[in-house]
Amino acid sequence: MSAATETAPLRIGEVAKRVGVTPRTIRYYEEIGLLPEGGEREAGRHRTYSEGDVERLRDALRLKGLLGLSLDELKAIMEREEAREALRAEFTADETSPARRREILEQGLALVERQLELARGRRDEIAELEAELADRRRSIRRRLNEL
Amino acid sequence: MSAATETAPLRIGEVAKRVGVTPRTIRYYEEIGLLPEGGEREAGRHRTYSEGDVERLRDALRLKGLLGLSLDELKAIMEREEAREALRAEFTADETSPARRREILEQGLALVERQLELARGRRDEIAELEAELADRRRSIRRRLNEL
DNA sequence: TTGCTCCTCACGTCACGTGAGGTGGC
DNA sequence: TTGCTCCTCACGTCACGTGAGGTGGC
Repeated sequence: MSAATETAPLRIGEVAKRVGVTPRTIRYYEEIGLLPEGGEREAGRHRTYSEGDVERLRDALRLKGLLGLSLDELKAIMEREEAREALRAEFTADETSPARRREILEQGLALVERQLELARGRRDEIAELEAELADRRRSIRRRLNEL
Repeated sequence: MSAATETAPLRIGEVAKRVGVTPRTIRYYEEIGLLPEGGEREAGRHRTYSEGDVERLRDALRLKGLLGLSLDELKAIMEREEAREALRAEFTADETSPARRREILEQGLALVERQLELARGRRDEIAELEAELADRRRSIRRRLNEL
């Protein structure tokens, strides 16, 4: 991605291992447009990935797994993240006005807040499940003590 | 189930609506043995369910959704829950010895504790995700203030 | 009797898994 | 050159969705 963090390119198997899926999953995500095609790759040639790609994929898989998102929902979030990434370049450009900078930051803020809402909702549901399970446990323990 | 809580039997569409799935899902669960077949039903006849069935299904779907279980994993848990249900009958029988009662309760305790472990693990993961999102939010807010 | 819901196939879909047969790079 | 990983089809599977055509019960 950025020239400063340039590292050796990774192959699909290594990426898959690092994020905990199979190569097939990564190819499928590319197929449905969830992951970019990496641009210039002649037919039959190996796909290559950066460390940044690994991190983005890991984050995406975590959102999917923890929040129970479909690939379509995940795709929507990823697209907004990518748009935000593009805006970062504009943000750092010298000629960008403070008003525009504020706008960019506020869009990023809205994105993060939507994700936070989803995470909180999920955590609340799990906390409720946990409370009910804890109740069951207490009830069983009480009956054990009464024996 | 128990004669004391006997209520009007429900049809599959009503059950589906109450637990938030389609009738097809319920039929599929029956097909793969996740739900009991209800016993005596002549070919082409309507399936019927009790309020207890609804509650058990709702609990199962919640475990599946919140903990991210496959139907195979869910089936394993359901089977243990059913076994526990059977033991409840033995538990309340007068001739059951205290030692046996203790055994039954301890099995129930183990089951609940396994589920609690799963729930806690999930909640920890979500809490971590939330913390990272909160960090991102704080960073964006700081930059907004610096404008 | 009229609607509405139910029934059983059975094919479609989503998100991959799993080979089959072949090519690429340390 | 030898392995190992990669490639592209392409069919299989899991967990249902979605009709098609027909029967059941308030």
